Amino acid sequence: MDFEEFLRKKGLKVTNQRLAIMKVLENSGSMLTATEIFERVKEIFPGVNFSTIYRNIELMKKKGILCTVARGERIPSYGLRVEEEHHHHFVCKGCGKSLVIEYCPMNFMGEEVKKKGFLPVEHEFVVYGFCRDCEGSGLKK
Amino acid sequence: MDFEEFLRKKGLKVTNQRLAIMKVLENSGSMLTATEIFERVKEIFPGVNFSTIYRNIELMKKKGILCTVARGERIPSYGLRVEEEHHHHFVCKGCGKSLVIEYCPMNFMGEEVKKKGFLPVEHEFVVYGFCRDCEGSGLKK
DNA sequence: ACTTGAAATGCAAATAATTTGCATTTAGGA
DNA sequence: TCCTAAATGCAAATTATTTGCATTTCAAGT
Repeated sequence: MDFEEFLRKKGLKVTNQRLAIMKVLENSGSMLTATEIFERVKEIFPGVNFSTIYRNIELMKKKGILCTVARGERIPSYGLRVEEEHHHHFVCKGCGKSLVIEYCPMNFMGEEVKKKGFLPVEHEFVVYGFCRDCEGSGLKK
Repeated sequence: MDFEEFLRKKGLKVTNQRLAIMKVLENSGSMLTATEIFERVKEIFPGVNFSTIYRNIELMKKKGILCTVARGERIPSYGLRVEEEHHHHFVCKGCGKSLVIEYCPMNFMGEEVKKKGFLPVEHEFVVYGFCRDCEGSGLKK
């Protein structure tokens, strides 16, 4: 993907720090915490400051460039939003990699939504488990 | 619900602090952050310490007494697990109340799970929006 | 009721995560 | 090239979370 063009299209200035964040997330293929992103960005761009990371994570999330996964884990993780379309994630507890889930539960909930009188605005669906590579190996705890 | 009996059944000692946590969550009907829980527990049990709250949240989560909701919000919120059965939540962006969702997407994902070779262990599904009471009122931003 | 060990708590202090104000720099349009 | 809003770095303030240890309390078995 052409990150520069992508940023411009979203109305964000192209900076090395932003490119580094996206590169880090792309290479990782996993969801990373803010701290993990910071550490890896520092390797390719030593001068970065943590506040830049935080500010950009928020911004890029708002622009739909990043997606979030959080949970009992307390600290949320972020990933590059690879697909244009709405989607959800498998997250591997072994290697941390995430796969796209195409199934979206909201498409099948009309009835219950109506019954409860609830107006859905956004939703989150994440499945944690083990990917093909990790399932066999001793990675399960 | 009889909290005392409930704690015993889970193999946890009955303490005022724990009862207070459960009472607070029951009265609220919403998902609360650790800090919110702490503040409200302090009102009915002034002596509590924050570390007691944290330790109990972890423990009660592990025992299935509490459920978690998290997200871009960074800080997770906890709620009393009212239903015995597995379930998910609607969370109202207006008043914070949460309703039980009966629909569970995992029941309908067999095919995609198989195709991707993923072994699901746990999952999270949360729908954010507005409940019947908040939908009309000016609470939407 | 009394004893006892394990579990739970409070306290204080350490650590980690997140946010903010402000001065400076920089991207990108005019 | 010039200019302005946006982005950054820095440092310091907040806020959240964890931990070790001494003390207290629960509840099981007398």
